[in-house]
Amino acid sequence: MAEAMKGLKRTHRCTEVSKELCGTQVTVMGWVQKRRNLGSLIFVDLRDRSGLLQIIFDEKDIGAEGFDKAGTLRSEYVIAVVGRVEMREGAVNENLKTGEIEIRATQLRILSEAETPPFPIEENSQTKEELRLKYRFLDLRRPDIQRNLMMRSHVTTEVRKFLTDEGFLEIETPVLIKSTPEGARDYLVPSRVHPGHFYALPQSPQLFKQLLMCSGYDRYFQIAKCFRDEDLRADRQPEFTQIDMELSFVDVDDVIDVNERLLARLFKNILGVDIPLPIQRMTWQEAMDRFGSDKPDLRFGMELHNVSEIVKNCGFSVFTNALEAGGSVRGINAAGQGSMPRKKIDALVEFAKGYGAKGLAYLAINPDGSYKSSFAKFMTEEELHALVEAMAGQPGDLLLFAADKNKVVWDVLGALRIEIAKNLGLLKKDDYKFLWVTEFPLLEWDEEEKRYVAMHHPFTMMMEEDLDKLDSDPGSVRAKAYDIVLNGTEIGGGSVRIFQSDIQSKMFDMLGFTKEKAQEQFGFLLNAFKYGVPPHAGLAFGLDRLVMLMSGSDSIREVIAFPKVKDASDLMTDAPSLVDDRQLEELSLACTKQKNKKL
RNA sequence: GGCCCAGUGGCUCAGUUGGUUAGAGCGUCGCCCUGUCACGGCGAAGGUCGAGAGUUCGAGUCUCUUCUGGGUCGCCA
Repeated sequence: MAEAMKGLKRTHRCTEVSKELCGTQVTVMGWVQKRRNLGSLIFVDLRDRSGLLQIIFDEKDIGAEGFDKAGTLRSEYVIAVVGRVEMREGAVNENLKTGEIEIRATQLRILSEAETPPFPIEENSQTKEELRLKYRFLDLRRPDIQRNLMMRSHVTTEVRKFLTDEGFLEIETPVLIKSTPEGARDYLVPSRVHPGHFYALPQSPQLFKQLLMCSGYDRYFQIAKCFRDEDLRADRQPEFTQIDMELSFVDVDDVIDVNERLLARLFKNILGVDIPLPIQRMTWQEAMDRFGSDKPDLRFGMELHNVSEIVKNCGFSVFTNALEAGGSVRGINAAGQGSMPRKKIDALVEFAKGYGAKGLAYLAINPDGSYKSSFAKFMTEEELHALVEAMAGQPGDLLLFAADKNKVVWDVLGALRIEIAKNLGLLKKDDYKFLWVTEFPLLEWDEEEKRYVAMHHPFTMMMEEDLDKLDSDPGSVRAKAYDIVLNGTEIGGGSVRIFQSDIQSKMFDMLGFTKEKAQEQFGFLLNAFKYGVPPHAGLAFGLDRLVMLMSGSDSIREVIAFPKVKDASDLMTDAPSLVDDRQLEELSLACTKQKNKKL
């Protein structure tokens, strides 16, 4: 029977009780983690978000009635205990922060009974995620998730302190906004008052923060919920949180400076890790050439080598055909992996095919210096030697080559290098390697739509020195865009924005917007630009990804209280769900009711 | 939309070339136990093997379909 808390006030969280309090009376409240009943002595581990504390129930102290009550305690009961803090008579538990002490109970109240939970409430849960997410309210009791969410709170607190100190203002922007079909799919919200009209949920506060700059707010930030109706991944949820900011009268270096100091502060104050500043920078071109990725993992080497020149006249048609088609031949050296069994190499070939490669050429250098290769018979000894030399191949190494269009070669080798490093255990979670990737291409050719699309977004400023190439060679124009990368994960990105109306119009032009369409979709921004706009730039961090990496989690679901699963549904609430016909009617939506997905 | 992995008591798993009544550990329940902390001892309950169809004398095991969850490619301005 549940009892009231009346008259009792919690004096400490479990691990706030220390041996300095010995002899004093405390009142603690929490969940029963574990009960050990020895007959006429009962031990209970009491849990709250601070940790565990042992309670001892002895009839001498608590009386017969209280002792009987203690005998009914089960896991996850919520109890209040009044008792004396004592040093333990028995052995010290070195695994507990409170392992030297215990509470000798003089009063017990059962505030709530509990059914046996469907899975153990414990650290490093082995339970299937499906079940954990269905009972997320229980999963959230587990210490590792609690630590993650506490760290997340700590991060946002530090962010607010730091940015406030730096003169930023926290300003909220709307969640019901105008849909802009460029980019990711919008979540749409029907309007009751305007039949057939829809709001969109923001993919980011982009336009509003630019308008705030127009309005003179100078330095803005927001811990902003963002929504994208795209497929999920381990590091992607349909709703996620950005640390979003925008600054006026700044250029690339100013944004980078304040943000790397922010990162250094977060890692110092929260993890005790020193990040040497300034953080390394690399252009997009260099990142692609050296790592085959615009978010290189710098915790290990295995860089790409372009061997197109070496093999351009060789007899291996796979190589030469790729070059004639305008592509390249590049390789990575998996040092020391020359004895990799054929089966594993085949697995790597299959892996490469998943990234669009038609195949993967390999050359293993035997310890005696001889070669074992998938393409040796197509090349002369001299050609092979030259290739190995270009790859800095040593006896015992494994060389892997991809030949295709540049994009495919980069994708394949970039992914392969991570895969091999993963297999070799080269990726240490507490090794933090930051990198700024700069000078992204402004535009990207979209094969399907047969037009250029913005790589970042249509408000990104191009580098001044490339302005004249905008007409002649749009694909080569570099943007004043930058990403911050940590251990191969993009944790943030931003750009200097266009603030001149003529350049913005030109940009819309490039992207295939008619004047009317640009006006219809972004008229308010173009309009604002007419009335005096400061040069401005900004950046947004993915808070979930940042905390995921800081906490050593494998998925952002581990740092989000109530995440969604792969098909964007919520296993606990069963959202999304069907709604009443009446609701649909009110919204002027047709009732195309489908069979309930759960039936 | 494609590819890959997993699904067996509450939880985590084992289950041989298809072959009697599907096992284990933990948990749960009952009794005993004064220094436990992975408490211990004795005993007990608990299973449509994700679902459906097929092959077979016989299916947890083989085939097909499907559901659920995970990873990934496409997608994510």
